[in-house]
Amino acid sequence: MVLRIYNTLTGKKEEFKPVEEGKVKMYVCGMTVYSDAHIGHARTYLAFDIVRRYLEYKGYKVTYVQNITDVDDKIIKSANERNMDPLEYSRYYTERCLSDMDALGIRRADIYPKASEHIEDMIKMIEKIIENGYAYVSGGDVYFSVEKFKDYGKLSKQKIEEMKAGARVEPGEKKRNPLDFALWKSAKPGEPKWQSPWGEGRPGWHIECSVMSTKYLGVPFDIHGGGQDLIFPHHENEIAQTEAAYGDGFANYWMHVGLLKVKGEKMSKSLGNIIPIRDAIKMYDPEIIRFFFASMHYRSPPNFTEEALDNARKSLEKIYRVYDLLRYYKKRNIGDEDEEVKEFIKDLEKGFEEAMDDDFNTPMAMKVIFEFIDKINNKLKEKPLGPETSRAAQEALRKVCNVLTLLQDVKEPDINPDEIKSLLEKYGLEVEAKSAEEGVDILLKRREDARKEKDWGTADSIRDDLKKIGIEVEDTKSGAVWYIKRRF
RNA sequence: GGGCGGGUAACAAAGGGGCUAUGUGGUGGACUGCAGAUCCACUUACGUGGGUUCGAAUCCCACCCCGCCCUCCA
Repeated sequence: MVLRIYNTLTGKKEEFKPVEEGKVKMYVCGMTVYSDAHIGHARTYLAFDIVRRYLEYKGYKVTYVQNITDVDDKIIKSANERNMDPLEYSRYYTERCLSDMDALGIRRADIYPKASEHIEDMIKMIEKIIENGYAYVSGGDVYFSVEKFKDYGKLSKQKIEEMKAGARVEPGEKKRNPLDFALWKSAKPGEPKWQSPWGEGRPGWHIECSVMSTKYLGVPFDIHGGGQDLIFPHHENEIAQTEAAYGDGFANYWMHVGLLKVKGEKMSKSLGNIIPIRDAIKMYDPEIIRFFFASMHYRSPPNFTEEALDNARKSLEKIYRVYDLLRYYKKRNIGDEDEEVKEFIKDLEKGFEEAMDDDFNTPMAMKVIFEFIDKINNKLKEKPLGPETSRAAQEALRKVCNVLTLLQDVKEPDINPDEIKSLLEKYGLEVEAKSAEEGVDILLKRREDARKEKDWGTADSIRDDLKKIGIEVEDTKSGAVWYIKRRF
């Protein structure tokens, strides 16, 4: 099956053809590290984590590069306010931001190049752009001459003439044209600076991505992504610079993620509604947050609300229940193998791939997953499933959920053996249980006996006691089954 | 003002000329000793007005709203 990706450059879904067969090279604009990572960052990087996982699912060898902007006005300002060295300051936040992403369960990119470590490469590229006639030196600064680049505006679908109206020249800038942007800025006191052919200074923002993407991925590479807010001017400028240096063809597919809203509003400093990842994961389990993002199409702007996250939790519990019940049947050999479930699994995989092949349609993929769960539940309503069938169904469910960053590293949930032991004692069961699991089975057997004798008091008490320690008991046609309820 | 993307049931959210989206909630039913869970059914879907068509939520035109970008942003 063919993967189709919506390309911002053409405004269409296009068949994906990698530059190099079997390999995908992707670059996503990373964070400016001057404060903690927030859930807006999480939304974007989770979306690309899913993109990367699905490409791997399809068998591609993916190289994923995400830059770290550690030379920047905001960093310098924040660092100076705290009397810190800007580079030291950004190193601190780099670590913090990356570990926040780890905590959220977003996989790390393969390479995290830092702007500060690629100044030489940037100088070389700027020289090349000047050589090719697209940039000029002006009093220690270097500017890109937008008018020289005829394709300027092709990504954001804007015309140069119309952009001019709104553009302004800041006082102190030495631009020839208001739309021109800085490739190199001369040093001001108190700023980090590097030696260049144009004097001491530091690079402009856009040049780092042109340099680091092409350095690690070559020209052209496959996917270039970021938040929708980066389309203009950042990505537009990247295209201008890179094509000015290397000619046509930079990145083949441009993907942009819809920006997160909080309670219906744009998340911004001025509104004071920025939610750092650190705070978010105190309120919600990381997997709930991941489910929330995965259940939305990547190009849509999700609305982060309590209700939406609550909803995500309930839906996720539904998935886990089936997953854990299948685990129960897998280990017990009390049911029959079932041919029809094999069909369900095929439908799941087929439906999932069709959904994801259509521009990573994760909500559609969710639908397919819930249909599978429905079918399994219907099956389980009729009869227990055999170990092999259960294993296959569980594995299939895990595999597709993994692509959506769900059910990753699912640990077999633990039960406290001491708690089980004291329950066994409570109900006068002298048997030595080999394991906590066996202990629960013995307790349920005791409950079955009580039910046969219509001793509802004991039966319900056992069920309640088990629930207190997180074990859900479900009565089915063929007896009681149990699973450990995941806590989110 | 220019550009881009939207308006889908109680809420969230896909789809996109004829075919149940799905999830959550609500109502009713099934199952159960009971509860939960689960299953089934229902819960006045497609912003407004025109047009094209045998047929429009889907295509076209106009209009009304909403969001984002045009300054730093993931």
